[in-house]
Amino acid sequence: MSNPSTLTTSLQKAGMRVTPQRVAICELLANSHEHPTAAMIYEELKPRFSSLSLATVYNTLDALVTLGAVNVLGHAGDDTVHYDADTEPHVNLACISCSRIIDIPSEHVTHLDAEITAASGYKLLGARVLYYGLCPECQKKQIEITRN
Amino acid sequence: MSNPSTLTTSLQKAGMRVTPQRVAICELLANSHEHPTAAMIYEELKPRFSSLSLATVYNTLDALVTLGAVNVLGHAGDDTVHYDADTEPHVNLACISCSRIIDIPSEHVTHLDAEITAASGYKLLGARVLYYGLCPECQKKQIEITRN
DNA sequence: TACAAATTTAGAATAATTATAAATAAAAGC
DNA sequence: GCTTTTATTTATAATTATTCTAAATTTGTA
Ligand SMILES: [Mn+2]
Ligand SMILES: [Mn+2]
Ligand SMILES: [Zn+2]
Ligand SMILES: [Zn+2]
Repeated sequence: MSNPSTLTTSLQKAGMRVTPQRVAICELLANSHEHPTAAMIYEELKPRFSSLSLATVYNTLDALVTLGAVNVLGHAGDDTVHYDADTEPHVNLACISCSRIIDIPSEHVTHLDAEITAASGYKLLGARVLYYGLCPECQKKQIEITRN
Repeated sequence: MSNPSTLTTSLQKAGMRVTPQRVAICELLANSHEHPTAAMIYEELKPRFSSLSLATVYNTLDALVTLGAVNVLGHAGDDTVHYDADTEPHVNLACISCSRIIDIPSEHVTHLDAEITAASGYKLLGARVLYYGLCPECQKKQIEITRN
């Protein structure tokens, strides 16, 4: 639920064309809270772009990540990389059982960027603040399985 | 540079045998600051265990991660997963060009665990606090390349 | 020593991601 | 508008990190 035009304009500024496929990918990323994978984006857009290629999805995601407009969160129990178009500092929380990722607001993370830049001299491109564990529902399932 | 026996005892407590291969993997993880990948561990131990299998390395790492004794940081510019045996709260900082990961101490991250647990009801297993960008050396190289 | 369970190993299989080259679309020049 | 150039998309093949499998080995127990 960030701004779609933030993503498309960052592509534009980088000298890339704003094609219908790229716009669709950016909109989906910006309007989603589910931290989607390339495959999820592909499946969601297939109905609208019948000839869409997975390569296009991967290429667009790579471009957005390189530009710092999208963060790469990595795996979440599955073996596929999840992306986050919300680059405002926050904590991501993944359930390694159902592979869902939710957002947790936190005052503490807002300070990290400046702190890290000052301490390291690195040029920061992105943040990956992802805690992982078991969501309440999956905890129940685990207990039920253990009972048998 | 955490305690090797923390890792081996956590395997033991889980009812797993403490084999020479597992001890070696735990020691390497605990004594390293370089956030190694499975392949790096395998290569380092090959001289000592000539018949070591990559599967053993992956299995041991998976066990340690499931037990919460090791954190999975994910990719760092390469396409291989990096691990961190230091589960004390801290910021990891990766250079996506040379794929090295360093540690940054931070008071702020120490609060996150409690905050997240309280806010979510999740059972936390691990933390993945990894910022990524370009280290000072790789920034120089980038500029040199851009000049040509 | 003998037995059972766990582990390691080598190699095959899987599947996410990347590379390639042809087809298409967009921009630029005239 | 037409032609030329350049960027992008697409379909498909290739790559490769990781997982699976089944046989061999080790370990713990008695
Ligand atoms: Mn998020
Ligand atoms: Mn670390
Ligand atoms: Zn869950
Ligand atoms: Zn570097």
